Amino acid sequence: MPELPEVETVRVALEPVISGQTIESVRLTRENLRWPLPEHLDKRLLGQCCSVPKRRSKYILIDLSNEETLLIHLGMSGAIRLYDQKPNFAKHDHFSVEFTSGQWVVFSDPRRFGHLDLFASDATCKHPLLSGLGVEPLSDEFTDSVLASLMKGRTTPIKSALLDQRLIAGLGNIYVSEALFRAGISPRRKAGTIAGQRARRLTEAIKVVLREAINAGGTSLRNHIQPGGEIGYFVQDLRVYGQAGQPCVDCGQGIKQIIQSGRSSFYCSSCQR
DNA sequence: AACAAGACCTGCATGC
DNA sequence: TGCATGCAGGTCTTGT
Repeated sequence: MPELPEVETVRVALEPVISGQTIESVRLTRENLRWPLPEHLDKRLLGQCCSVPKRRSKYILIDLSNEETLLIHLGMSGAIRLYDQKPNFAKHDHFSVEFTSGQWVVFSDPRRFGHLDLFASDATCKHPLLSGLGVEPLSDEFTDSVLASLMKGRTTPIKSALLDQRLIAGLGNIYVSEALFRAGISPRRKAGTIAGQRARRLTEAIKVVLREAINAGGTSLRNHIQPGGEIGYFVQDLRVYGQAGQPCVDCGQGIKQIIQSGRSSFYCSSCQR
């Protein structure tokens, strides 16, 4: 499911529910998701007070009162749902937390590509899943000159480079296609040719697409719903993703679908060069 | 070093 | 209706 806007939507929804709240009970129905879960995860969370949830790339980070940090990654199919009382649990509700307020936070993930981890808070920046991540695309550090220098010399297609989390952290398959369309850049273009005006257009397009998607509550295709049950309305604003064969909104020519690095890319070969 | 492919999983749409 | 196939929002690991 989730790229940066969907994860940010989840973080925002969690904030009022868990910030300053104490964990009353934990329901854990598996010992592993993508990888084995931390030992005694459930017991270690009991009685902990949660701080304001943070986001790094597609990871949600929650600092706890015992100086440990809970990391949540939603993988492809993960979702978080909120309830005002104990819910009826479904098949893939692997991890649920009850707060002393009576509210429940439920993590479900049919494909189990997601992950949970718990580690000392002061080791967060050294965590193997976090330490190699690239620049946050919505931060002030992400500028056109930074983008150009990240791409310089790379022969891989720009589509593949934008998906590389070591370069820019948080983009996924939907928003890469959407940003490249808005920037008028072909997903097949060599990454190393992104500089100057193209870098300016692409940097701006990435920021605009991500911000618009966050404001719309993300994109709902299959699994993603906002934690309160609402869908993400950015699905209505997709201009190329999933639109193969449909007319381009700018020129009317059919949107093309190609496979790059094993993943679908959608683009208009007339508007994107 | 850089890049592509394979692997991990389940669910769903499609076609026979 | 049942079954096989292919595809899906991610990313670590392996192979070229």
